[in-house]
Amino acid sequence: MRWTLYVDLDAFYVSCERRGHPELEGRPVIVGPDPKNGPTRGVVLSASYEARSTGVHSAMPVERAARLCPEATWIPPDFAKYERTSQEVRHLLEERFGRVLPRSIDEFALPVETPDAAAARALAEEVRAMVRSELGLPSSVGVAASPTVAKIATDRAKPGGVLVVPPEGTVDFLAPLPVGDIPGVGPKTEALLAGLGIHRIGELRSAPQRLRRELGRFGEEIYRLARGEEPTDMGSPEAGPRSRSAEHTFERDVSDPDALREALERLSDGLAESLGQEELAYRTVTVSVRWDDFKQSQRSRSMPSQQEGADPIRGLALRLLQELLRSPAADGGRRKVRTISVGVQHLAHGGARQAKLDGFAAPEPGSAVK
DNA sequence: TCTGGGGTCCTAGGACCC
DNA sequence: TCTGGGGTCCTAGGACCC
Repeated sequence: MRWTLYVDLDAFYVSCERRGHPELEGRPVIVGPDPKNGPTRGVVLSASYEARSTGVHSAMPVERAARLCPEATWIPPDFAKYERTSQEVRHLLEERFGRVLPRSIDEFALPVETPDAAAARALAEEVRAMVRSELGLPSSVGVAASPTVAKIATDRAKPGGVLVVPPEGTVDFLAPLPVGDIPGVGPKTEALLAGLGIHRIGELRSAPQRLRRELGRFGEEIYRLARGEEPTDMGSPEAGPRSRSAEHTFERDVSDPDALREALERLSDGLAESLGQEELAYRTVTVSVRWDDFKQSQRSRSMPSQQEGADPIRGLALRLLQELLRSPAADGGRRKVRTISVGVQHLAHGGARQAKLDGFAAPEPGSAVK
């Protein structure tokens, strides 16, 4: 029988920081910019379960978290450390299980074959024990026939648990859960469904036509999920990254075009640098701004061939920013910018060499097309 | 006192081609 | 001259996830 073990590392960033620091064990710990170091627009990146018990959760503004949990130990984030640790987990799981599908920095789906639910549970317990003893990281594991149901099970197994949903129990397991427990159903979709009188997953089963009309393909998918008809395959892994981006939120909203240009140039250079390290070429550049009312505008432009280095990003990004600032959305320069970002899409590996291997027209850099 | 930074996927209209 | 579909690419925006 085919199963998915869905492994989720508990309070991942906090757990990374606790490794080698036993004094942090059992204490409230928050990873994020400490508001005691000055006013900041930062948010909580990860909170230990001790901190969560006071109401703190990730994405909460840090000022509020500090008031809710004054005794917390604050640790500034170290993303390179978390990325390295995630790779350690991946390699450990690959050694034991072969195929591992990373779903995010702290989640991994393992396709396995076992004769029955009891054997699947034993495997899940083995994973938890192994990740704990080898790497010092706590985790939770959900087990089901399909990856989506396994993920939902994992959320209910947290922290530090295992939950097995056998195929014949899938529909009854899902039915009483709120629709918001479905991955991909956020506040907007939840509100839309509430408007249809649908609050629990089981209620999705009675409304296939309305779901199709209101939510399109996604509506069909959650209808089938509610009926326990989720496909068991996990799609094609390893397609490579689709985009890279860098953004900056100003401490105070700005409208000065020079300040925006300066920030955009800095972001472009940083982005180009990391693309260079990954040996990624790009063909499309996107600039986006989040205005002071949190609404967003963006402009993007594709180039006729793959590009590398900072100059094409800088040049195009500054032009796109110009267009944004002249667009009606900018309100004649009166609307202030909260966040500015630059991104690239249509990525290719190996840079210029790969662009030629692809067989597309690869004109010399600078040759004008269009 | 709101709300970071890095991503993915979907939709929809228009251009353009057959 | 008018009227069609189908397919793909480009661009803008939106929802969602960790």
